[in-house]
Amino acid sequence: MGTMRDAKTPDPARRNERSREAILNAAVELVGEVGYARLTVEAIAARAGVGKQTIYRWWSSKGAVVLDAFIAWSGAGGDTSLPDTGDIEKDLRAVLRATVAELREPRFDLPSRALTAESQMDPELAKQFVDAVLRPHLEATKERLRGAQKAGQVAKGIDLDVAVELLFGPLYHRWLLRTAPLTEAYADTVVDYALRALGPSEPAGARTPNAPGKRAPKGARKGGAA
Amino acid sequence: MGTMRDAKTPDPARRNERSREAILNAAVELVGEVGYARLTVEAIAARAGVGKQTIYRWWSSKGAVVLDAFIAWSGAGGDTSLPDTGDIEKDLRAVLRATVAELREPRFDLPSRALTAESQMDPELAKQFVDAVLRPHLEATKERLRGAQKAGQVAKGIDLDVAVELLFGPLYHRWLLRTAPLTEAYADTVVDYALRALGPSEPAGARTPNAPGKRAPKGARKGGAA
Amino acid sequence: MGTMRDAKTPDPARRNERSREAILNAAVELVGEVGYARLTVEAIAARAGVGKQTIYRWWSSKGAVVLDAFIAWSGAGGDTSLPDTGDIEKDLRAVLRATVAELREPRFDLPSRALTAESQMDPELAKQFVDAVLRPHLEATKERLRGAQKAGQVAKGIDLDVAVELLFGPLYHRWLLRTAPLTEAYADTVVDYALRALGPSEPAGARTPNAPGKRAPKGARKGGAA
Amino acid sequence: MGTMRDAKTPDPARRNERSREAILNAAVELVGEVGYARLTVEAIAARAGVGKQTIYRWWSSKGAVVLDAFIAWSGAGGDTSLPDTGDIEKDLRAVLRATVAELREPRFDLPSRALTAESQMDPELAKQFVDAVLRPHLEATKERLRGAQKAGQVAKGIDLDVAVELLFGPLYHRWLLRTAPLTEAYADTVVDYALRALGPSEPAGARTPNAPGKRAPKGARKGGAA
DNA sequence: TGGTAAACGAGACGGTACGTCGAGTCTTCTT
DNA sequence: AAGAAGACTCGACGTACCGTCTCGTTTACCA
Repeated sequence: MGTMRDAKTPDPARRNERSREAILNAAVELVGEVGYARLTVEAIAARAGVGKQTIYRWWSSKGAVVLDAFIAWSGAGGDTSLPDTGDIEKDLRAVLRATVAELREPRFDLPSRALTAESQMDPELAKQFVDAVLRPHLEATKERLRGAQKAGQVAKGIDLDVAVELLFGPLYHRWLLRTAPLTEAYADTVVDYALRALGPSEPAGARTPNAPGKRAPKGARKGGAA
Repeated sequence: MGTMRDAKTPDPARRNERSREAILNAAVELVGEVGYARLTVEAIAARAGVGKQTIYRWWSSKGAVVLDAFIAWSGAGGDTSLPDTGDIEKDLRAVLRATVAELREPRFDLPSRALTAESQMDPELAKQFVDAVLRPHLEATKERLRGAQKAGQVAKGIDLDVAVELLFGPLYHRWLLRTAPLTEAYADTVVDYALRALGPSEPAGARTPNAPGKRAPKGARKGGAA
Repeated sequence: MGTMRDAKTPDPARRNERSREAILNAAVELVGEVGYARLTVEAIAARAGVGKQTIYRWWSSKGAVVLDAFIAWSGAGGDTSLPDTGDIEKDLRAVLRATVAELREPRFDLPSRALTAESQMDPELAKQFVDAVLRPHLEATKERLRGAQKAGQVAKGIDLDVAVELLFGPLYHRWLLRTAPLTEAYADTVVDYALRALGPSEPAGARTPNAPGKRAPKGARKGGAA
Repeated sequence: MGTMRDAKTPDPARRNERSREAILNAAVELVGEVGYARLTVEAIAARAGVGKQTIYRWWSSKGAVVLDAFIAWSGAGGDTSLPDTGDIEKDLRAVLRATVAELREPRFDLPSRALTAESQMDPELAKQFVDAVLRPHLEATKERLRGAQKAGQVAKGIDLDVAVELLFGPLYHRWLLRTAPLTEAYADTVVDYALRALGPSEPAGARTPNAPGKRAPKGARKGGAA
């Protein structure tokens, strides 16, 4: 009766913060050392100097620990909003370049791949992963695009969810499948192409592909899609 | 010296074709029944009426078996070239719609996800998976785009690798991350947006988004990005 | 330094007594059912309702389990000392007859043979087997012989270790090699012959072999060495 | 009908003698190198440059191969009869000392132990082993004892089978159980004690144990039963 | 401020699957 | 027809981790 909790649910108030941190640190370290597949709960517990039960008490699976560890380590939850310089192309380039930079960083790349992979087999983890890690970035980009739409830099009828996917989809595809290297120039090219699709109609002659101009800087043209 | 093989390598000529087929069939069935994560080599062997060693003799891992099974089952190796009706939009819609249809088919969806996931942890498997399953489709699309480029339907300077990613990247992103449902209308929208990016410049007034016309049929407009 | 144990050694205090007993019982049962050669650790674990690891944690081999099971079952560790009626021949007959009786009992015979055989291949097991099972009996017999020596029933200079072997060696030989059946009469004969070797010198005419008397009762004379 | 052999029985006439020898040699070598327990049919076949089937065609088990190999190697089948110098003690000492020497020779000790052990689990092998290897020696000894009996060196009523066991049993016991080292002095002691049991009665005073004389030489007295 | 209940470290437990080994059988090709 | 070679099915091996379950031992609240 009353506020009696389920007997099995642990009391977060009594949780040992020290253990929590040790577990998360151990998880991050071990993913880096042996990869996700060879990572074991037992090894995390041993490295953290913690009983296995303490892990199972607070997390439901190896994936959940790694997700938390990744979130804690990557400082997720901070401000994900894009800069708004008034120039949508410039701002998108900044965000796609930053994304490429992250994906090239092993500390980021490895757990991200692992979590993406694990998400294919664990819908609950997938939801948490997308909501905690990816959605904020996608939403921030969408928000910036909405601003551009109001400013007339993006056509009115555009579906902004698809617009976001037009930007991140190609990166994601190339990253996961390793079909070609991820470079900043590639990020620029994707922004360039995407904005052609999203932008409003233009005066005749203004949209000649490859015409010199800020939309198609040399770097993007040349090495863009190596 | 000469053609001497490693003493440990089994001789493919003496391979039992019956066992090979039974293993592949068992693998396909079991992935469908219990999913990839709960799939075990032991279960495959049991179902196939085969010794475990026979699996380990010819495949290096569970993933390798599933890949082979998937290739055999999906009839990969067939003709992957796109139709060429002369209308690039129509042809791309056909291929993206077909892709969406496949991804919605559990028999295709499940092993594809599993192999994509497993590829993140096994570079060798990744290579084989991409080369055997994905590359042919991407290359075929690229080839069709090259034709369109010659026909003036796609701008001259476009990087066709990026173009292909502009088409498949969004689908792939949505499929793997399950951020929104994959529909035919979505496929149409992606084709529509992508072609705006890839197409040659047009006379003023001709490129108003959402203007009625084959590029933006009602279906695509409405449900495109649910 | 000090009492620190090897990190890998399990803590006997935390051992599950129930599991230990179940394993030992299963081992005894199974040796009886399928014999030692066809006995498997897996079967013991299954029969005992126990994980294989629990067996490997506490025993080093199949042989070690069977030895423990045999010791537990045969109630080894009890009092092995011989009766001392003052008549050495009577006492030795009792013990050799009892030995023959045991060796004819399948529950005793089978594991004994198995452990003897296994001991030939595993010196550590051999040591434990001899110390735990055989030595007590040999020592007890030796002790009784020492008493007889003091009482003048056994000659002074006799090496009692050899004396013991003179008694048990023939039984053991016949038992292991199955060259002839093991009978009580045989046991009596062996005692008779051995005591002739061990006894003090006697008055002339007193030691005619086959002379009627307690040393050579009819039974022993006739079927003794069939 | 008629003389048609069972289809499965191979024709000894067509047997490849070269292979037979190679197998036997390989078996002897390998028992010496890795011991019987770790000896495998596969290894024998590989070492002999022979197909496994060729082994299974002609022998029923690993033990059977080793038995044949041992017989061939030890030159069994030769003359096993004892010398007859007229002095039974001298002759028995020679044979027991020779036995001790053999048992101390690893080439003899290892396969003998293995075959004895294996015999506990394989009655068919046991029979062959005893008949081919042991029986001849035991019979030869028995024969010599029969001679001694006729010569009055052994009492009339003695059961010669038991007599033989009185001689070899102690050696066998000590050898298999490794309760004490096997030495020549020990062999002498056993002969000494056994002959006291077997010999005819003697004039009073003649049989004082430890009395100086050929029956109890210093060596035997001292180290006999270390 | 001492009692008590929770979380904790440790690690044994019943299990499942691993990847390997060898047994004995079954081709297939060679001598 | 027997043999060399070796792939096959089968069963067990001993190991690694899983997730659960005791064990004492802190630790933090509250009586």
